[in-house]
Amino acid sequence: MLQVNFIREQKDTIITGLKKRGWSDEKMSILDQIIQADDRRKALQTEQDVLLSKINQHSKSIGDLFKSGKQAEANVLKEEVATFKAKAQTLDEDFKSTKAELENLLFQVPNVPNDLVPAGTTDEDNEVFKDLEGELPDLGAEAQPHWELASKYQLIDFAKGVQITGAGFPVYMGKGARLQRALVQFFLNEANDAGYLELNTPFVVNEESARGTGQLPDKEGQMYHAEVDNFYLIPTAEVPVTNMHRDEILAEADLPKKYTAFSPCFRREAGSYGADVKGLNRLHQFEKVEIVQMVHPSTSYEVLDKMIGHVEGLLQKLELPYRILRLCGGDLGFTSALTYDFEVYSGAQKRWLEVSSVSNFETFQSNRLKMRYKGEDGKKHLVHTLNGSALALPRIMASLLENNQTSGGIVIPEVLRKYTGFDIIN
RNA sequence: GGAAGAGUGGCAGAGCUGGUUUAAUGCACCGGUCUUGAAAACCGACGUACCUUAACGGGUACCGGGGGUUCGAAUCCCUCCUCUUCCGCCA
Repeated sequence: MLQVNFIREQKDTIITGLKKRGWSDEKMSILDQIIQADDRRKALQTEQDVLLSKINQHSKSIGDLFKSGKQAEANVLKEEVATFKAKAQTLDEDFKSTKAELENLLFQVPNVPNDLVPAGTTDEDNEVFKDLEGELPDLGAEAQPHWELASKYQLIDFAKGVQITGAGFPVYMGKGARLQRALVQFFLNEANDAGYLELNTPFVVNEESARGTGQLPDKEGQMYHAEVDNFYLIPTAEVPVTNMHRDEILAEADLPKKYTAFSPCFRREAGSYGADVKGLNRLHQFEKVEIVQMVHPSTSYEVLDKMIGHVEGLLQKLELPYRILRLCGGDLGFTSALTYDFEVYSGAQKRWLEVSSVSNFETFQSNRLKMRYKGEDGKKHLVHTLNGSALALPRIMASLLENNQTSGGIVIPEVLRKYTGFDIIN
């Protein structure tokens, strides 16, 4: 959520940024609507405060008058207060509805893209920030896609998952399950070594947390909702981790906060179909190690680079073919100011699969979360938040299985062997 | 799930038979005096959000969340949440 004052002061900057997201001039009028709503809010509050102040003064006088036995005078004031109160009541209703209207408008405005974000409307317009080094792997005509390999070596049973729950909930087994566990261990250890504090959070959150990171209200239908308790299954560990410091004022010396967390992720993925959901390509439940940072605003882009370096290191160690994209305005997430996507090449499917998304949200999340720090100037400022997948498991699995298949079996990358306890799947 | 008790400012802790509470007091933190320096002592400042003001300042709200009673609520009532203790159930 953008700050109203920011909209007031930097409207031109915001308009330039939103144009990159494909916003029409017509749509920009929402910015003026916000300012107008905020003006009304201020006027109503001023009026309301004056009235409440009068009521407070009268109440004090009434108390004094009763003590000195001047009941008649007190009763006159009481009647006057009654009229004030009636007025205050209607003012309060106006005030509340204006505030709700303002918030509703603010929820509709996405984050302002960073200058580096290329213009564009679809994923076709994303900029290849770092291309694959070397040739695309050629696995030959015999190469099998991961779902065939998974079945051949009994690593994943999609049908059993359907029986137990439904499509998109696979059962991993044997070396498939162990490989997945090994990857989680590897990712967490790497994050720990990079200075991230490991957290093990709830996988179910309350409504306030879902709202805090922006899943609500815009992505309501994408989350599984446990209605009896009004809890949401997390779509990513970003939600519980980022909410760690909701409504807090941190000391400047406490920054940066660096967290890593493993979690299952639950996504309804309504509307997905076809090749996108084949095999492990898109699931309703998958596992992921996430990295999250809350940092001083002056350092956030430097930190973003470091996070990119961390994710890149993981892919290099796993010896997977990858490239890095810088998302264009049209493909950029609602809350993000700058996002880099990591894709690994799936040698048998002959397509790129997104395995990580690393973003700087600047103050967009922290404003809604009221996550601040006290600066050396003694004033409070919003922190910048960033997060990234490091990494999401299924597509890494898919890519590993496909790219590492040989006539003798699937070769486990060197770096994982101490975690798996085996070096080949055959 | 049942019963009882409790939730107050960074922490501790009064107030809780409704009206000098603009929330006492202590500790911590910050600034100052003193000191070669530190400690101690003393003095001062010391919550959050919003409105208003050129500024100084003024105002409103907030004592777990929400609602109610009243001229007036930290204080009374309702409700929800959390914690503690006991009982029940249980990995």
